[in-house]
Amino acid sequence: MSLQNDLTQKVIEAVKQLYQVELPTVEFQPTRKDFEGDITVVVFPMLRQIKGNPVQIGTKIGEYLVENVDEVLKCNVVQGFLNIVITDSYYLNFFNNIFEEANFGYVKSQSNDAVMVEYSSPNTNKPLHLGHIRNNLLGYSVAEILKASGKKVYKTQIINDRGIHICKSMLAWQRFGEGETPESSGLKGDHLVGKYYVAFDKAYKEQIAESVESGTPKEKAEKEAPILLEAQEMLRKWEAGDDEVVALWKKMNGWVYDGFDTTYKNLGVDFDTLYYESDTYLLGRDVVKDGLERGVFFKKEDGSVWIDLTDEGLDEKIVLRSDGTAVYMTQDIGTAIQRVTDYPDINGMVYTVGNEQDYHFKVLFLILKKLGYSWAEQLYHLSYGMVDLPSGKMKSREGTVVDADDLIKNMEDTAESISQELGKLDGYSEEEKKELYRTIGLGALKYYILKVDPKKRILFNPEESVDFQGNTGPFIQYTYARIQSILRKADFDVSTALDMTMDLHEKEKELLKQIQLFPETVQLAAENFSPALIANYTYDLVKEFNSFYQQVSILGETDEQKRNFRIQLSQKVGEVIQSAFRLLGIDVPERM
RNA sequence: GGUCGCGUAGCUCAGCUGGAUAGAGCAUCUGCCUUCUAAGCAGACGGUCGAAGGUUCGAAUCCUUCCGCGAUCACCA
Repeated sequence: MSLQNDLTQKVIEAVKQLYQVELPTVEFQPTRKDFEGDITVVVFPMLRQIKGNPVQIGTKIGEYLVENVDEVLKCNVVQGFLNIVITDSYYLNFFNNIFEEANFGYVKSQSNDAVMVEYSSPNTNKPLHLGHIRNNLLGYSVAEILKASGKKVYKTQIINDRGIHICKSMLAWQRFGEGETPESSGLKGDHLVGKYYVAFDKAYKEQIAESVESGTPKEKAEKEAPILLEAQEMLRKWEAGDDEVVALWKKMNGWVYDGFDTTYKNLGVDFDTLYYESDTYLLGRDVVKDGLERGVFFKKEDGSVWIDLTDEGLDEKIVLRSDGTAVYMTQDIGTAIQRVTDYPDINGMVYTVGNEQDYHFKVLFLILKKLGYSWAEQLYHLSYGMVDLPSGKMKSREGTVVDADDLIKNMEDTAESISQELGKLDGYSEEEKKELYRTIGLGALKYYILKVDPKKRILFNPEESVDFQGNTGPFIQYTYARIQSILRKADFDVSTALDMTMDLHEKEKELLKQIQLFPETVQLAAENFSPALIANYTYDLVKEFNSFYQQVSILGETDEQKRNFRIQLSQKVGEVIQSAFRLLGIDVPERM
């Protein structure tokens, strides 16, 4: 039982004895640094039930606690705040209990329900960019956090491999490519395909300009550019299963997948299962037809099918075209149902998709609820803000994107130059160094993105790039490396039993308090789908450790009991850093 | 125009299920490396928490209105 629960009971007991009043709850908060104490009871809310002076009430409760609760050493009251000092032995006991625990803070999977987390979900006509990085990091991290909180998780993505956009790349490649392949060009497959997507756009714009020149209205020129018509024709052929088109489509998509795999590997994200839009785009129509019979949807005169959400404050939304074909929404309905069919233990899904689709997901979830699926109550749109550049929005067609591969490379290079400047890597092989630069560079990038609230827009300035000092990934990694250095040097037996009567240094106590918060932080992060909570927690822990490291000697401590305890404490802090960073998908280095 | 989100120090962000004098980092300035890694520590400077009302013993936090920024409101995905 946690200390807070324990104290809650005791405070309720105290008030009952002293005032004959049964409190429903007790409000706690951590004691502010400028006052003496470890945990604080806020007395004010009690005034609704107990009449009197808050200072007096607080004092009396405090006296009761000191007398009746072993863990309470002493109390003081400031205004309406009852500050409680907890005994050192309580913290030592806590540490003793968790020291051997392997995955402290993680909860072993206990429920049969699974959650499917979707993220990435790119188009196959261009390489991944910074926006995808945010998406991938968020989705991956939330999946890891959910796992750590005791849920079973399937990671997935839906690959948008179909549609006019891929036909554009295909057409441009046919037209201008002269048989170029990733092998012949040395280009990563996704970049090669992206190159032709841009080439298409260029040709398309030229044709429009030409035709406008000769007097065609702009709108007409845009619709009737020959190259666009050809792309549309190609899509029709694809849908009809034309052998040649399908073969080309398979070839070029294959290039893209190889490229994506490399990027995912570099980013350190993975998937348990994949869905392809070419397989799912026909799904959902039967569900809509069924829902139409049950009156969930209605049909308009032209044959199109809609849902009326005006009661929910939304509009009418189309779910089936008049020609009976599926729209985006239809697909998503079908895909969701398909997933539950494929993985019957799913009871909940998380969709990691940008906030420009807030409305879409609101509608999707409502439709699924109206269709009566029990799991529809457990759907969450992990919505995040766009990543913008100082020059404005990223547009891949115009080449104003921060390419994912370039950015990762960039971060590694920065890590390399900083490391070389500091020159602490004597004895590391070239390979080890390279690995380390990767760890640090990626750590900086991932932390930079994950520490901010997903809802907020990120303005990314490539010129200023990402910090390596202060509240950053490398700062935390550095602390971890320092701890490992201590552990390497402590080559004697530190496994002596803890002396429970030891006096704790203030910094040791603060560290223990911070460690104690880890499990609840993981739970909170899972409930809120928020990697930022993990990042901020880790930062606080690390700051606390560095302060401790600076003020007290660890290996130099002459009292063997204390020295060993400090080494064990450092080890545990290292473990928690590693566990926390694993939830963010960030590696920790042994040296740096 | 309707709907949703955001607005906290010069910059980047915490805090937002109401609690004590609003916290960090960067930048600027001051100290600390013959002692466990200075990617560090200690400190200084810096705030009408977008504005105005309201609820409350108490509001950055909840409610209302307004302002600014963004997104969205397709038989596109």
